[in-house]
Amino acid sequence: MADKSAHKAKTRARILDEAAAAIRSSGAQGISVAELMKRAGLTHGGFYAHFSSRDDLVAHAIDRMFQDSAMMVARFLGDTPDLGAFIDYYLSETAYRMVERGCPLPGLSGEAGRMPPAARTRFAQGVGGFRDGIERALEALGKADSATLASSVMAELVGAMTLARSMPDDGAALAFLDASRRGLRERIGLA
Amino acid sequence: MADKSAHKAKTRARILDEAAAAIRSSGAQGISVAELMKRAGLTHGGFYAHFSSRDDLVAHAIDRMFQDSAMMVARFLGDTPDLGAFIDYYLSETAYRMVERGCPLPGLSGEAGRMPPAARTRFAQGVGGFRDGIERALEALGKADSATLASSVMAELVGAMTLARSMPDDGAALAFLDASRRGLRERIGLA
DNA sequence: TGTACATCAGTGAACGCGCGTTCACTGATGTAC
DNA sequence: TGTACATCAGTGAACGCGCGTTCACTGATGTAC
Repeated sequence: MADKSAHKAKTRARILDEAAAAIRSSGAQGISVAELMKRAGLTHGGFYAHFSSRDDLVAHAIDRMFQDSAMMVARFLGDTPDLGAFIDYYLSETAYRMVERGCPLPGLSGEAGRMPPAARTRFAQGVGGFRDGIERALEALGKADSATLASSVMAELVGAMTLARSMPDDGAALAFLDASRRGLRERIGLA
Repeated sequence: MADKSAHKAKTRARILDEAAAAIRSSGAQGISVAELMKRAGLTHGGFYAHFSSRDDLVAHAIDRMFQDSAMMVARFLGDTPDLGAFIDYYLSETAYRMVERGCPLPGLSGEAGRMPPAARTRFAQGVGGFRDGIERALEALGKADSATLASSVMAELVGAMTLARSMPDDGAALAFLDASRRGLRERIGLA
């Protein structure tokens, strides 16, 4: 019994991981139940043993993405925050190419407003956590009005990666990321 | 003959306008040919007298959006550029609410990378035009390295509106926009 | 000017297809005695 | 320990539906004489 339910939980986690990856690269509208189950090595009929509907899956997958995202934020902005390193990493070529496993904000913010309510709420929580991490790092640097500055910094980070990924030319995209990397470091006083 | 083809051109323009509005608020994947034709007051079968395929329509609709966008940019950043007014307008509550007629970048940048090639190319041209407008305004202000700064400013403008529109709470969204408005004005020296 | 014909924008039924979801079933695994 | 039974994760065929696209047709409009 214990083995069986542990097995089921592992399968569910595998489906969620695949969904999180697929949604990050194709959008929440861009994945189908059948395709997703195939990626997880299963047939589509079994899907409803794990989730009550496609919308239910999307909401949980958003959660999953922000768990990964929160770990990334914590790694750079945890107990001894290093905002400069965070900015460099967030806007790096590595992050630019890591669409399937990277931060969900650049790919999904634009369609968040059209997501089912449950997914949208979880999305907002994820955005809040991200912003808070930056705010704490700015406080540690002794910045005045760190709440306002954190929003502004977050807007540029997400906007830069979103626009970079929209560009058909990698060179232009990387130059664009570098412009924001330098702009951010300079205005925070990390240049 | 002349009357007939003028009528056809007007109908095509009406379809494109409806498509541009629908795509801005629902995404390029979020509209159907039948629904769009209904919005334009026609039946779906007539669609193929105007466009060769759905992808063809999307590419032309993207074009249309950026024509509107370029007019907005020109209004603020044309012969006598006023970057402060442009920033205030771009991040205003009016712009926040004007999803169907506003700038296509916040809603569509995230999915631009998944668009059909023709649409993606036109998207990139639109992004370039937007960036150039900001760069010219920064040059007029006598800013050094205006090309880099223009990219950075654009990233924050688009990122701020994208994230604001993702938020379920209007108050939080407007506060977020205001944070970037102030952040941008300050770092350009327009405070 | 009046009539007969040609054009073609738009109609609406039909197509094949993939979608989300349902359901009867299978067969491996855990439990009871 | 061995056997008979219960459970249930996963299978795969089937459903109704909306999609993009096609096509034979209509009827208003422009052209020719």
